[in-house]
Amino acid sequence: MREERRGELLATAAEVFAAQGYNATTVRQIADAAGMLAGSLYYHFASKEAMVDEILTAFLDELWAGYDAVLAAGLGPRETIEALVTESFREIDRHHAAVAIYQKEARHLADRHPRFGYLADARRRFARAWLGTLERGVADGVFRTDLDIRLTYRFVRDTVWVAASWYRPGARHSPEEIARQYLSMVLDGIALRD
Amino acid sequence: MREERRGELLATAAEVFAAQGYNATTVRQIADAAGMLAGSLYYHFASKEAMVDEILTAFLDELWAGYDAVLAAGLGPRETIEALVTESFREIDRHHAAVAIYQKEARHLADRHPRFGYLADARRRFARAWLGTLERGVADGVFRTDLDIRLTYRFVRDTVWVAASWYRPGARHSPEEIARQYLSMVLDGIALRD
Amino acid sequence: MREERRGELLATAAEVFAAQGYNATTVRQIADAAGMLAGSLYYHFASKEAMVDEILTAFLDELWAGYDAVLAAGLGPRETIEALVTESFREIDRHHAAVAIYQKEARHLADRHPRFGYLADARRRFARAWLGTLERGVADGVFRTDLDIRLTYRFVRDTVWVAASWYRPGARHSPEEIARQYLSMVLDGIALRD
Amino acid sequence: MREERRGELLATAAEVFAAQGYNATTVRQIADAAGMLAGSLYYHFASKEAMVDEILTAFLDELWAGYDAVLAAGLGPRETIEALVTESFREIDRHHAAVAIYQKEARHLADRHPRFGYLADARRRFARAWLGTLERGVADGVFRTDLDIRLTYRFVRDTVWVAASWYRPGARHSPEEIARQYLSMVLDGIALRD
DNA sequence: GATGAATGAGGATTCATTCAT
DNA sequence: GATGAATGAATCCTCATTCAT
Repeated sequence: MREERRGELLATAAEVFAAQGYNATTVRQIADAAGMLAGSLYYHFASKEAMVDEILTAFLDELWAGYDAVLAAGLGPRETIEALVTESFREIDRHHAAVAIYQKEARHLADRHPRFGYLADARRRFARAWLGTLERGVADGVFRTDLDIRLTYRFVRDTVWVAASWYRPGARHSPEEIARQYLSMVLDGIALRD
Repeated sequence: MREERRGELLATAAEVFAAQGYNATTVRQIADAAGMLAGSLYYHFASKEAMVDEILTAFLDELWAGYDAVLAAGLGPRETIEALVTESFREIDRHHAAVAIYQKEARHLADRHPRFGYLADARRRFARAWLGTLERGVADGVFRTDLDIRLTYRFVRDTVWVAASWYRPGARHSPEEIARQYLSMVLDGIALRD
Repeated sequence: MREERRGELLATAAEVFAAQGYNATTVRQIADAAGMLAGSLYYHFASKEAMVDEILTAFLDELWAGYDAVLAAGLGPRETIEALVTESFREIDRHHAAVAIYQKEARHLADRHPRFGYLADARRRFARAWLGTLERGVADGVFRTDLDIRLTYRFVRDTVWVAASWYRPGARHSPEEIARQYLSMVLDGIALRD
Repeated sequence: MREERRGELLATAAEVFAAQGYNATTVRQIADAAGMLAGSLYYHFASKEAMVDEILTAFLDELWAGYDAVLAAGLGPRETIEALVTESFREIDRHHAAVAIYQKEARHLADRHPRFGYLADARRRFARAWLGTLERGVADGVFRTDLDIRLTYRFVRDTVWVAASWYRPGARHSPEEIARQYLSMVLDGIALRD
């Protein structure tokens, strides 16, 4: 069916984009990886840009579905952070190529074409979700009060998402296990308590 | 003097590379930013590749000078980590463009041309410095023993370097202050102790 | 019936060719206008070229049938010109798309492929019909003698055919009425004064 | 000098566009005719579109300079028509390629890109200049009253401009001589008989 | 008769690089 | 040291055409 083929092609394209970077990837490389000629891709997609667009949109849609479920669950701040981190690692597991692309190219794409305006929106929505939870946690006395909250936000956010650059699905640890260890480090630190 | 001009041009180039990505930056954009024509750059540099090369080499040379001094100082594991992190934020402050380029392009460049083999070396040398210290700390009972050490390494490493993507010199916090807060989070976590 | 479908498709194609130009028209645009997919057209026609070919051939065949009848009628030069002009406007009315295509593309197509040699033939045959009649009129003292006859020929010819570029069937004036007015302008100019 | 080279290249491009049509002309053909490689043209011009744009703009600017001088001269309707026609043939003589391009491509270009909006403007301005003069002539009793004035307008306009499709500079007749004969044909047709 | 998917030959455009002046 | 002009390879994309189903 049409949709299946598109999906396969997008998965292939995402892999190549993630490995080489969007700009450095040629349409021909994608086509080679898909076993067709470069021109043939244009039967399925309007442009190279349309391909990343679809890849990123699909990923963000799924991500927000997960995040929204967490945020709507009425958990405490610490539990919310735990759930968001776990959900994030699950997304990295399922969409690792899309996540890597998002990490490397989002800024560049966003200020290159209005079509990618939703990437800037996503950035803002992220900030609201994480920052809001952190602030709530500080107010509730669950998180430390002596830290710059924006620094903390960036620390937590980047720490999680950067993992997409080295994580490969099927690796030693499951996403849940990685999430558990990351959370342990972020929440309690790596220094041994006395 | 000849050397000064080169230095200015490299600083300009680094800024543009960092802002737009190496591939997406055209030689003409660099020339524009430097107030000359594209062809004129070739009086100073052999190629676009030679420019990134010099930028990254200069940065890494300085970085290793700092790291080596720390590693040779005979500090304990925790103090070594603290010193490496502080040194890293100082480099981000002084060479933020070069650091950003290194973060975004190192893998890609290393794959692409043997000339950039030293980037892969640097990666390995990093791993040795950080991982070694962490292992020493675990052995000494300074760091937790219940964590996957490679995960911890990546966590600490990424946590620091990713900052280059948003850090701008002259910002609210000094590099030392940022280092202090990061270390506090990494070592002790963000959760409030009871 | 097979022939009817072909005819409809050709009419559609002619409309699109006339509106956008032969080169600028894609097979897909024709197919869209006909409510089918691009590939499906190839069941009916061998190629895009074959389509224009058939469109132009059909038009020219009909045109020559009309012209030949006029030329065989043994009219005087003035009456022959009147009849040719009237016949021409009738063709513009019935085949306005084909006429527009002929006007815009004939030279280009004739240069490009021997298959369109008949377009150059048509040009020569036109010249013979009109020029011959004009020369006869000059000799008979019906038309002015002080004009360059080739210039006159082009004037009359262009004057008529260029109308295809703006004429739309079903407009205010019937083709006969337009012919009458055009003839009035043209003839009272080139006709010898008393 | 820079401007001279551009001018030469534009003249070359205009010739090729006129001969083959804008769409059917490849950038390589222009480059071949100019004795350079296709890519080299882009040092001088931003795009193929920019080339036609400049060609048409230069032509129209000159044309309107001539027309405006005529229209401002305060001549009677008949003399105005004579002057406009003569001016037009002079433009055809000097810019025959640009005129041919304008004739064949104006409509197509105008509704393809807003950049060519000035072509539609030109069309309207033409209509005002010619139609206005004709109406004045009808009112003054200089031109016939029994003709559809819009038909007359198209007749005069097309009759003149279509000449660009066959006129080659340096031909048997000077532009002034052609204008004289055309006017003789046209005027003695539409002028009121005594 | 028609569809969906692909082919493959261009075509416009970009850009690092060269080099005479 | 810098400029202007050009090169040529690579890139994205278009489109007529084919063909199995």
